[in-house]
Amino acid sequence: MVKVDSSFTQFLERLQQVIARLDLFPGWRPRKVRTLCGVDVSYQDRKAVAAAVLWSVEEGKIVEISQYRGEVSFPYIPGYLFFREAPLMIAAVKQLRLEPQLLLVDGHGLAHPRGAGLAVFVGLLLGRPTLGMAKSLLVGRIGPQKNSLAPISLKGKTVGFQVSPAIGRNYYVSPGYLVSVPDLPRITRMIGSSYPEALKEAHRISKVAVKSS
DNA sequence: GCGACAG
DNA sequence: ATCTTGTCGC
Repeated sequence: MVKVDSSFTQFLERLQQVIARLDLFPGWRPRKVRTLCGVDVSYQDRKAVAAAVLWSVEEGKIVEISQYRGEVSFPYIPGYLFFREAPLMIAAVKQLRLEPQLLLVDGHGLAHPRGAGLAVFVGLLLGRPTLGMAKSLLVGRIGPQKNSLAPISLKGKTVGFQVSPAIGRNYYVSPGYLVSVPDLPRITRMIGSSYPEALKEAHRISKVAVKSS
C-alpha cells in the first residue's frame, strides 16, 4: 500500500472542495422508483471486487449483476474513501447492460467533512441519481427523531438523515447526486425504509467473489 | 495537544 | 473493510 503524504491528501481535499461548490442536488422527483442499483466493494489484501446489483422494487428481486475485479494501492483514510473505491464502483456500474434509475452507494454523500463523499463522486461521474447509505456516522450530529428519521446536522445545515427501521440497525442516508436533502424522506420511503436489499446483495456478492479469487 | 474517524 | 469460535438469544 502506498504511503500517502500530506501534499496528496491536500490535493484530494481541493478536488472535494471544488466538486462541493457545484450544483449537485437540484432535486429529482420520480413518480415511481422501479429499479435500484446497490454498489459495494469487498477486499482481500490488495485484491478488490466491486459488485453492482440491479434490483426491481416491484418484483422484489435481482434483475442484473455485474462485478469488477481490481487492485487497490491507496489505503483507507477517513474522508478520502472516494479515491480508493469510486473507480471500482464506477467500473462495475458501467458494465451493467440495463440503466439503473437510482444508485445506492455504500458510504456517505453530502454527510461528509467537505460535502463530497464517495457517493457524490460515483453519482456525478456516472450522471445518475444517487444516494449515499452508510452503516455508521462520519460527521455531524443527530437531531430529534420524527417518523423514524432524524436529521444529521453539520455546520448548522441538515446534510442527511439517520434512518431507524422497524427491523434492523440504524443507517445513514445523504444525497449523492441530483437528489436533494428535502426529497430524501420521500425517496427513502419509496424504496422501503429498511436497509435496501440491493445493498445487502451487493455486499454479499462482492464478498463471495473476492474470496473465490 | 486530544479525540474522532464512511469502508 | 478484514482477521476469526463459540455463544447468547429469538
